[in-house]
Amino acid sequence: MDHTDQVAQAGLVQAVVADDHEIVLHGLRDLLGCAGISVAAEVQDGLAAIAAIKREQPDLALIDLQLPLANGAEVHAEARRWSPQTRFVMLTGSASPQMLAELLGTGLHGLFLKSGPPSELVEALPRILAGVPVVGRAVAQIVADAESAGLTRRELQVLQEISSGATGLQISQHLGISAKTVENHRASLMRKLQVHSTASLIMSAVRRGLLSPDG
Amino acid sequence: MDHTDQVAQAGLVQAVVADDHEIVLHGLRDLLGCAGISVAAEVQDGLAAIAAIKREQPDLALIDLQLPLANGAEVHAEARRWSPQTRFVMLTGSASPQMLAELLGTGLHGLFLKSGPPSELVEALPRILAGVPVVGRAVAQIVADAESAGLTRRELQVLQEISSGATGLQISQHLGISAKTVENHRASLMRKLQVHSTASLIMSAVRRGLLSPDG
DNA sequence: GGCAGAATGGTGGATTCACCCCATAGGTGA
DNA sequence: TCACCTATGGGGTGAATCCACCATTCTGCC
Repeated sequence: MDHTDQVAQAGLVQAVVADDHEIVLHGLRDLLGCAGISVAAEVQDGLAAIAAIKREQPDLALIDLQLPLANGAEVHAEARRWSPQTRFVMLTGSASPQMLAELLGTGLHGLFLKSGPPSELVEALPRILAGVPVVGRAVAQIVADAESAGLTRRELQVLQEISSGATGLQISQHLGISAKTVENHRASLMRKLQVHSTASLIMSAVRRGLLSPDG
Repeated sequence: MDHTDQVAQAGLVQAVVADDHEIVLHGLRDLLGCAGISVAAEVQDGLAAIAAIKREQPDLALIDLQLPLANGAEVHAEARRWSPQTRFVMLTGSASPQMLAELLGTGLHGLFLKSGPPSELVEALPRILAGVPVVGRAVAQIVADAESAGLTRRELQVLQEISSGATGLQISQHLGISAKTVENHRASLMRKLQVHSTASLIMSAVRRGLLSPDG
């Protein structure tokens, strides 16, 4: 009998919730209440989240990716070392597919978009508490779309650099490669996204969610 | 003694809340509860919102801008004709400054960003119910920023053309002006948005809502 | 082992962009 | 009237881009 079964028997699943928007915090508490989960702590920044998880040793940590002081990924990386039995579920408003793909590789137990239906999270919680990682439908869709474009890691890096306003030469210095290689990656991006100008490249990438308009 | 004073005396301020995300809906109900306002109806699409407001004749309507079937602006325009005493407060996740500016011209009683602190809305509610229009700090900031960018009609046209992938020569043909004039408009855009490359120009414009990613 | 693709690097050339200077005409408001 | 801004047009220069071809190295996969 593992830890999850024990708490299920006790009828008391404890959670720590972290989000910088009070309104979401209240909504999540409500949501967890419906799922029979009590909230041990509500915090509004990353450092407080780490402290709360370390202190409460909760069964579940529901963490917004965009947090002040320390973001959700940092909270996860740090707090899991102090509370290894905690299931970590990340929420995010909008993130790039790179970011989502990276998060999926960090051993999270759940990853959901805030814009998705709350029922998705509620329904997934039992499985998550049982130790089965669950990825939200929208998240899976975004990652799949990005992969369907078929961009490589290097191409996505170059795309990011271009969007920040760097020239081919500057990008080559940042990435430690030849300016010509950057040009080749740029050409690949243009071919794969079927565009013929930098402006169209950026617009297309934003539309496909390959670039996030907000930072 | 006006209508607002009457309901305040009765101690019963009724509200209709419209948002397509359940989680926000619950949060808003909680928030209104704290302000002593009871929720007469919760709806998740624009048409239901119009019907609910027409039926309930509430003192307050709290409406998300992004709603299925009919958006918040349409709900406001239609429902105010059937319930003229209702104070309309619009919430929006993120909108372009143009959109915000337009909304401000439609006679709303309140306009707030969801990302802002909930306390801002709570504190503004008494004034709004008293008939004083209140604009959220973040909204005012965005509109001010956009106006400070100060783009002219022609510059916005050129910006649109650039984002569609047209070259300077092509734009000049579309607009019936010289290629050199297009270059000058482009230079003005760069100067006003404080960028030095096409990629940054597009990203900055999307961030400021001057270009819509879904066009 | 062989093969596809990623990542690297190259030549060369045509086009476009970014930025500097300049000017004229029309409207708007102090 | 005068100052200011918009919109229009231009010259010239150097950097950056777009594109078409090419080659090497390394990795993952059947």
